Amino acid sequence: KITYTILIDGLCRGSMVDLALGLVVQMRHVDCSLDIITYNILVDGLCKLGRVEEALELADEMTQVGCSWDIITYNKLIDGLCKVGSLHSAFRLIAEMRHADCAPDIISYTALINGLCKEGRVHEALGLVAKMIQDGFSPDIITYTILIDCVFKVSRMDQPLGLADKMRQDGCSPDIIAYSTLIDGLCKEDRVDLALGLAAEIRHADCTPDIIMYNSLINGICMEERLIEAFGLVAKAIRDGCSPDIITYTTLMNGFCKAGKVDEALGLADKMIQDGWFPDTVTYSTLIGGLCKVYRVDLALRVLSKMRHADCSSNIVTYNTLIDGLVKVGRVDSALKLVA
RNA sequence: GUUGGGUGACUCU
Repeated sequence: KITYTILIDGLCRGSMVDLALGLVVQMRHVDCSLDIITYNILVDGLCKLGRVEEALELADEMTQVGCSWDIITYNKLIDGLCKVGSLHSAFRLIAEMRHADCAPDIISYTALINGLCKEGRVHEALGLVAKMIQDGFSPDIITYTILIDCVFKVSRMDQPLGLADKMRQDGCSPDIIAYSTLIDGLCKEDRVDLALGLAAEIRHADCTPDIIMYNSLINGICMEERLIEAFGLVAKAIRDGCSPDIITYTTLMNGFCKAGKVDEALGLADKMIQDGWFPDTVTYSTLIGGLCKVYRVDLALRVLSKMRHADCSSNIVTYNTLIDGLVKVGRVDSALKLVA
């Protein structure tokens, strides 16, 4: 049973939930019943893919077979519901927990606080933090990071730096995620140099920089069109043991595109492929946008078909970008063809 | 053996 569970967990982590569900069928054939851990893993896997309805069905099945939900089941469903925007149902589950003798813990609260924050409902989020404290749970580094991220995204002021100080006073020393959140927020407020200063500080704070932190800095510096410095940061990241990833490449391409230097962006796309990366939907859309920006819509259309040949799916943004570009050069007919 | 936080593309801001 544990072997199956470990396999199922591995499949779920690799977003292969359907294969995992196949294993469940197999388990049933060999008369191996699912236990709560297996159920929780499957619920988690489904939620991660946004398939919350199916997760809820599975959770119902649990109840039917006499396997009652534990706090992990509840927390996972609460988080999953929040992530698809069903905060109402998530709050209902919290209420249900109290009746089911399974009191919400810091993870339950934090999942909801995150949900509220992601919808921009800062005041309600802060209210829930207060409630959580009343309930005996002090905000931890994760709670603080969520709030810092949220306050940056909503108000774009100095408040997040104050929150960071408060976090330290509370005995939470910032980790790499907290630092990156601050760094990203500062970059998006056009305070890249302050962000760079903070990044220099993390070595003294016992944190190991990662590629996400560098990607934020690279994006910030690209948005200021400091492209040479952006490459300096890539070199620095590599020296720090952080390998550039698909987001690093796309961020740099976007920097070139925004600066109207789409040929350099296309060159980077080639380099990226040479380095063994597959451009994804965002990468292709970035290039299409860059081409449209300089009115090279025919090449943009060719990138779209290239994307299809590479088995890379397009999405609404890809189309919006192209349609916008086509309309701007007066090719409304081609734009309409895309819609049809 | 299972649960909460940070990075890239369009439009608006």
